[in-house]
Amino acid sequence: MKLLSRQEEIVLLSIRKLEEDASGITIREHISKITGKYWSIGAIYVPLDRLIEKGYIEFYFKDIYNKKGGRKKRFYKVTSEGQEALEDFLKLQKSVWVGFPGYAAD
Amino acid sequence: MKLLSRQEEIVLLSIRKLEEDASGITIREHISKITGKYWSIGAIYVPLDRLIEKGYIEFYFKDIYNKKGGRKKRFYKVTSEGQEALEDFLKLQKSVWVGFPGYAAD
DNA sequence: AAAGTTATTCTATTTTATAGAAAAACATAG
DNA sequence: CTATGTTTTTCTATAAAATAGAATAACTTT
Repeated sequence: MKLLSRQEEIVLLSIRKLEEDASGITIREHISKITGKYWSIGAIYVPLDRLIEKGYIEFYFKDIYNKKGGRKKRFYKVTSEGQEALEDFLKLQKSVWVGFPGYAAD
Repeated sequence: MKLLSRQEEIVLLSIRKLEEDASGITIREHISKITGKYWSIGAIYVPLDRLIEKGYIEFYFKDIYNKKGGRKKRFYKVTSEGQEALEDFLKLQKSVWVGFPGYAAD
């Protein structure tokens, strides 16, 4: 069974949750929000690059740019390989966490 | 919120699950079993040492030794700090995984 | 005391995480 | 159309964690 690193897990799931709005910036904001801590730029983009290399995510551009100028924003989405990796990983998670009070997954 | 590394998470939960039988050897066997892959000796003992340093686990010896000779076996248990770390971590896990099909935790 | 057995410690290497400066890419003012 | 400001990403460096297995320690039995 292939296991995801911590950041791969968090970033993958954040992209999934953000849906059409998953860009480097929003991913970073989202992760900061749910973890309640500061995340550097590199702490987001380095795992993003690795996830692309692994084929778990890909990016695309939108026609509607931001109005104030600035570099074109990348939007990320989870590939079918990435989705499969998450599903596989969830199985492992369940076998690791089963029996822990408050963890309810069947 | 403090987050656990992948190995810290897996090792902590393995110790918890193995209860009175959690030694370096059995932890390694257990992790191999649930992950279905090979784990080196170092892949177990290095995180174990780190968890001790962090105060998340501690070890003790048993009066009944193994009969065939060999070094005294350490038995590990999760401390209250370790338990708390797991509980905190579960909260994060939930906020990260909520909405993913098959992940049911409330 | 020597030999055999079992478990842990230690050291080295690879991979992942983290940080933020630098660079790129775009819009608009002059 | 060049300069300037803005936004986002790339790049590079360092720290931390993961992984591997040889070496060592600690114990039993011959």
